[in-house]
Amino acid sequence: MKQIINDLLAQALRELEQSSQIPPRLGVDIQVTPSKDPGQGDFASNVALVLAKPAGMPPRELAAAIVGRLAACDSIDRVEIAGPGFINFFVASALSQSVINRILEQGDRFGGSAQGAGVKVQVEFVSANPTGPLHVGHGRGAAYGATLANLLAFVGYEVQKEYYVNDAGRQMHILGTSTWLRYLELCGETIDFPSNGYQGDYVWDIAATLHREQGERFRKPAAQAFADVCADFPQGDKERHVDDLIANAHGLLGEDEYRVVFDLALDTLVDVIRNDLHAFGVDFDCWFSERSLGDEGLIEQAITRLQDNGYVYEEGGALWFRSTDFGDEKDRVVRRDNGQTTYFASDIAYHMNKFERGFDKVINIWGADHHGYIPRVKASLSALGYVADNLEVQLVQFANLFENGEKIAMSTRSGEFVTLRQLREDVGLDAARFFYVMRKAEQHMDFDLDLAREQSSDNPVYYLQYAHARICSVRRQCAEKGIEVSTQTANLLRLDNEHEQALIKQLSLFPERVESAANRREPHLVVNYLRELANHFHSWYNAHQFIVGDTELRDARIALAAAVAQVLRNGLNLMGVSAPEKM
RNA sequence: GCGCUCGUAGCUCAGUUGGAUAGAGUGUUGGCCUCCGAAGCCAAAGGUCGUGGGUUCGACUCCCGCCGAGCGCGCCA
Repeated sequence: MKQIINDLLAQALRELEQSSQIPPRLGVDIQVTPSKDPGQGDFASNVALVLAKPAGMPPRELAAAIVGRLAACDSIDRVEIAGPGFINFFVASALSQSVINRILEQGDRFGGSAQGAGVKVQVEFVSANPTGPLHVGHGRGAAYGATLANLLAFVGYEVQKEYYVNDAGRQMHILGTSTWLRYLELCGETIDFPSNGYQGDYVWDIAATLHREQGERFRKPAAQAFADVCADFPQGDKERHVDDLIANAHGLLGEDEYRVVFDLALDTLVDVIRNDLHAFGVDFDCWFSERSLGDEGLIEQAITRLQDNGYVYEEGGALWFRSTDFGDEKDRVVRRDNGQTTYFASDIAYHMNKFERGFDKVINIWGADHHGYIPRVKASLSALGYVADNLEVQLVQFANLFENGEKIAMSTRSGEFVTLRQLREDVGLDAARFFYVMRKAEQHMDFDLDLAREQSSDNPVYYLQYAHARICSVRRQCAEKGIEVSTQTANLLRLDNEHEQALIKQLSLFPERVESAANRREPHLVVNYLRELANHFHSWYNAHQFIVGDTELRDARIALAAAVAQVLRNGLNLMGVSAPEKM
């Protein structure tokens, strides 16, 4: 429809140019937008305002000239000039009502498109360190990423969802050593647990599994484990304290034995995370191991490639990547003077690998605290010869958690946090998923746990679900009363009151709103849309009876309601929220 | 100090990329079930869009300064 109006306007402008009423080649994008006020028609264009100055005519006069040249069209009932010079278009009702049949025919495909056909996109999200269960802070990225992936798939992209498992770093060694120390305690050793170790109960669970399955195979005297270890906080340095403990664990157990403990902790937590996410309605296509990058020589390969391209130099015994050549604020170390490659080097290799796997577009969803990291990763891609813009980083702001009116800090280390699982069990999957994607991802968000728990019935998700349930209820009523409903005999032209007009228009907007949400990576636009749709529906429901004696009208209204239900389902489905038939 | 993300109704947030009288939810105050589900509807009240300039037919939106909030600036991951 937009396109039709656009063409009409373009044609009128060409005619004006030819008759020299306006100067040639003003070359402006014609904008056609849906109107918000029904009094302003269905669509409006501001061409006359934009062209007024270059054409040297007052906007309203120009608008009149354009309207005078508009070709007749069955789709348009009438055209009006309003305000400072807007041109408002009123769409013929027969045409707008045809959307109902289109929705009922297309079913769960309505709103989708083939915009992204043939384009491979990877969405990487969550990727939390497997050092503990996911907490509510991870929920936002999980819900956002999953919804974005659904949206992209819906508009035709070939989407792969990936979780990057940080299984190689120091944090993991702290976890492995924490597990081993708890295990020693279970063996009967007396231990002063490091303040910087992982103190959550889940570490006890893993240690217990180890003890149950392996007996005392890994037992060493506590005195040896703590031999020559730097003092812990507050007397000493808590960071060195754990590092020394890690070194002792390695030395006492030997590499192979240490690995058994380490891998048990790792595998257990990855399983926990995978299960938590699955229960949250989020499933990944690929779990990519950081450790595999080194094992398969990809890190060395990436560094060599940077070297070959001339972006690497040595200084102070370390190897540096000249990221400042690509706008980064300083150069970055890729190999330390002790010979170890940095986390950044792994990330370079990881991103290189993503593009080697053939993705046209790579979307990373990161917590806002990682924003400073973007320039160097993009720099590395440019240096490797890729198009840096094909990597897109979407930042998700933290949710501030409030409980009892106070902001609560969460720490995986101390074990003090609310898990994603607890949240879901408290408020339910639908409310939790909806809550997270309700707001724009870059917006700082306050998450009131008490409100979420105790007044979860206030969650706006129920407003949408209720609309759906009401429609299903009407259909049940018809069945109980033995009323046959047929969309074939419906006369959609009877849907002529203002509520119905508004509702039909809202339905017709769904595909473009979905596309816009996908292209802008803003799932909350779908939420806003669905709320508007539900609002129009509830107003209509309160103002009119559906089950009336006039079969032509009854069938038309029920067809419209069925179309609303279909769009609600399609929208909720994108967010991983159910559309119940009863509540 | 530099950089990123922000600042809109009492509270939580939208605002279709520069358009018409800045909108929802929640809270407050009224009204609506003899009727398909009141988890709903209708109405009222509530605003210097942080602030001061600039750009233009037109600014919540774009540019600059200032104030305030969160985050980031390591041979950590």
